[in-house]
Amino acid sequence: MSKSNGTGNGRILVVDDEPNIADVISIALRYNDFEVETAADGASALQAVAEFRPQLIVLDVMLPDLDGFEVARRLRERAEDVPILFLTAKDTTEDKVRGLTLGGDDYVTKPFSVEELLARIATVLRRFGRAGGEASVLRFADLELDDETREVHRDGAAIELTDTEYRLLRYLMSHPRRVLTRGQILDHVWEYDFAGDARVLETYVSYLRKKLEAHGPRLIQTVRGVGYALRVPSS
Amino acid sequence: MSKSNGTGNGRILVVDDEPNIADVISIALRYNDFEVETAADGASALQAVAEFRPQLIVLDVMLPDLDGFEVARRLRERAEDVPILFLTAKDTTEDKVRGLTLGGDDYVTKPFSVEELLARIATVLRRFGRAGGEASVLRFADLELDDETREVHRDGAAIELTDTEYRLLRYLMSHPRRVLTRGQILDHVWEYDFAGDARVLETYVSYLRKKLEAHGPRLIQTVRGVGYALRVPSS
DNA sequence: ACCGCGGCTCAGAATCAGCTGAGAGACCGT
DNA sequence: ACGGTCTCTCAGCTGATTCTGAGCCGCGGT
Repeated sequence: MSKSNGTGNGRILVVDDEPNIADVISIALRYNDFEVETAADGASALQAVAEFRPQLIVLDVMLPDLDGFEVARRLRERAEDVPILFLTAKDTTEDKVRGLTLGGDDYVTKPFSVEELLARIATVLRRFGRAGGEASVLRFADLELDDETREVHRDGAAIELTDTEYRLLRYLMSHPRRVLTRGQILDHVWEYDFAGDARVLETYVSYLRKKLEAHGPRLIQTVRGVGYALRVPSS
Repeated sequence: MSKSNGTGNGRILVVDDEPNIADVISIALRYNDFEVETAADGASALQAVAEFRPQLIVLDVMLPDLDGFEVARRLRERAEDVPILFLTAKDTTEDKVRGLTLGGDDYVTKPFSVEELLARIATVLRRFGRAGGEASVLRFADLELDDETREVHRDGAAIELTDTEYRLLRYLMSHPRRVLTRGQILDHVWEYDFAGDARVLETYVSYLRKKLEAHGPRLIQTVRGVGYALRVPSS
């Protein structure tokens, strides 16, 4: 999941005309062992698909030349069946977005959180049986989190989580035992433009603990002055 | 980590306009076998990156010309993906700094302790798989300290340490057998502007000993009139 | 063996980080 | 529009951590 040795997890093309966003995404993806290329408009996206042959495209629907849907249409015309994860503004009309999920494609609304993006990418890749589509279940101790069904179990018992709780737990579970700083957690679990009070994190840790500890000992350990870590209590 | 044999550990560019700070950092880094260059403002930093090709940049966000974030932005624009460790004042609003940990970049707030800085540098380099990114585990006798999980074990047993205890032990373990003077220890483990009673050190040595000696013989030896050393008791 | 300095340890004060409950406001589906 | 759910803010509380101080101990030199 994190060892970087050349070839990596798969090739992903990121298409967005806002450099900041394209950066955030490529950095996060590279860090997760994908090979990444970027394009800033529809025309170069089409060209990059031909040359780079990505296994997935992250495609902003809002581009300076062609819009994302048009890019997708032209790809399909050429019988390119590479899956697409669309990035849409929150106010994109529903009917434009609907239909995307029919083809196995999917979409994420801006602003998104990195965890959400990664989870969606994994889902799409899995659906298409491509490289990078690893097993959908994360496990730690007696905890189990299934990305496909979004179900969480502890010690056999189902646990209902809200969206944010789920993303937080998923991030922790994808880095078991490692101490994650508040900054890292906020960056990955909250939307990339979140600028509020960093103390939300504590609130959500508290929520998660309450739900998880109904079925066993504390697994989310606080590391004072640093952050949190998933650990089986040593004593 | 400390043997000096010419080539060194990697190249680091230190950018800070306060000469004292830049000095403290460069000296510490050189002592740890890094090749170091310094720059005092954003413009010369950008130039130094091009010429010196550092593997990491320690970058104060408060610079006389461009601020650190701007320097970073321009580097990314040029597709320079050298990792950056930002130095920020304590009152820098969190949200300006966040987003950094996405790219594997990180930040340390002033005033920091040298040990903390070194630990962060090691983490970032490890994350980028560059030279200097050694294993995250320090070992001495039956002691084991893992920087990534922040776990300390002696003879298999987990040991809970507070922040200061951890930094102190880490410093001792990164210079095994060597006698470290009180001055050196205070300079490395406490924040560089620490002005309190130097006897805190004794208190913390005492705390550490108590925790470590629950699982084996004394490893932190007193060298009267000088300081302390990590040694396996000869007798 | 004794003395004095340096070091050790303990107890307590002050500070600080993190936990949690309550509640406002946004958002969703009906 | 309504009720429920979710997210985020706020503030008081609690317990941990850091540092100080004082008294005791013991090493090492004479």
